[in-house]
Amino acid sequence: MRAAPTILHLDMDAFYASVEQASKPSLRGKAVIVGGLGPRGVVATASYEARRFGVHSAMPTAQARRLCPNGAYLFPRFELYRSVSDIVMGLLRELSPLVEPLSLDEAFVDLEAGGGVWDSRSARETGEQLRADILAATSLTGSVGLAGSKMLAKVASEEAKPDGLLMIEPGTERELLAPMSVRTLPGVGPATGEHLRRAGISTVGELVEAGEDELVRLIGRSHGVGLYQMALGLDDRPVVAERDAKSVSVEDTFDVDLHDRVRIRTEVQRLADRCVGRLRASGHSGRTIVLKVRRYDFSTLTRSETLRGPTDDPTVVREAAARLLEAVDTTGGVRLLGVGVTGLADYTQEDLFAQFQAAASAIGGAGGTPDASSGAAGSAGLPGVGGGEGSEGAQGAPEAPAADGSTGSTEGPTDGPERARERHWAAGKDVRHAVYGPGWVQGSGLGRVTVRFEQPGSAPGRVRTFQVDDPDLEPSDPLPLVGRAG
DNA sequence: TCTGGGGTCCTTAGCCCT
DNA sequence: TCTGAGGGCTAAGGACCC
Repeated sequence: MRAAPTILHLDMDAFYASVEQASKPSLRGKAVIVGGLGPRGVVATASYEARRFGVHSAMPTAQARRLCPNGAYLFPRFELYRSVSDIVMGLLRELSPLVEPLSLDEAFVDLEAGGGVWDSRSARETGEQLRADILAATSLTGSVGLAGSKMLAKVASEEAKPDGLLMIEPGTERELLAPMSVRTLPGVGPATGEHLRRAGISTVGELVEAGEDELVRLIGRSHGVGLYQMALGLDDRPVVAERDAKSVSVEDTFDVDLHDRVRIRTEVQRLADRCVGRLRASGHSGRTIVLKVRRYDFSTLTRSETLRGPTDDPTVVREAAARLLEAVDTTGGVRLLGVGVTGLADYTQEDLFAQFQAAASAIGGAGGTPDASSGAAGSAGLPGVGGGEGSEGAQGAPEAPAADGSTGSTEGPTDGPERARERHWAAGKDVRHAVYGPGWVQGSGLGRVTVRFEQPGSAPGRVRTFQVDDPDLEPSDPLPLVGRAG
């Protein structure tokens, strides 16, 4: 715990929904829900207007539609969110070299490491200036928490939401935390919360009263000790700028449970290829292959296999995943499949083999060619692996037109020629019309697509409907939320 | 009502080795 | 030779986070 509140936590308000509202003026002040739109989709973010209807993140989209039937339901556009996030993270890095991003919309900053903050007053000024800078650069609001530790800074930003700043002065934290729910503390989710509740503990104050020994008895050594420290307001975790990834995985939930074993095998192969694509894009290889299967009844099982050395070879990962699948009973149906790789390294067994070859030829002095490793290096040029990466950022949201009921996750790679000719106009997607200019898809179906013509900073625009194959209508990239002039 | 996707960390258990 | 403790590794599952 520091003497001054120099840890800053930034949390952007309803980030995905706010970005959509900023880029689509007609949605400002309206209920906007961003998430999966298929029959098994869940809400990623709901605007504050939608939250008033009881909609919140992680809620099934079907339930959200019942609570808020007039809301705007949009696919996530991760590339756009990432570009806005880059701007925000850039502003944070101007404050300090020690910035720890937690996600696209959240980060810790160690202001002390930046040198410009030494007491409560300078910390508060820095926080307020940051909020103003973010608003100017993105037109979005974020909430700031300031405290002497990460845990308290996060609690503070949560309390400050939306569009606020809260500082917890050192010495006041015990008093502040005492009446709060145990769920406020990081690491206490639904299961631990319920466990504690049954033991008669529902507030942080009661957690302190229970004492460390009792907590260890209730929830185990590691968790119990950590939670007791948090309840006392003690948290000395440093802000860490760089974190190495520990695993890479991809998974798909299917609109309808899969029963056909051949189809299940095919999906696993596809997922393995996608996983390797990600793995390579991140410059890693991995040693343990993990297959995840969620069955019709939502029970989830994982099977894993550890190789002799790390690999980024799609054939190796595909074969391992296929072997793991053979050990899984899928009768009854499968709703989700996933393939992951853990035990990451930044080299492969083939690299080591190549090094060994090079060393051997150097010792032998026979001028062995570096290409001796080409058998292994061939894995770097396999077709169909790296190529899909461009669209990878947007995956996870099956890009399907609202009307035809298909999803990218189940139909994407099997597009026939006739499907390829059909244009996909996903709700929320940016488009440009030769006559009417930039706009976005409000909906599509029955051979028609409805577009609202407006852009960031403009007044709410008008709606027009076109045939889906209108040659004047083209997909386009998102426009910046704030003009570059600023 | 019916529960995403991408991660991290912890616990438990079995096995092998010293 | 048998037994037990303890560590390292692997596998599986669960809780949690955004």
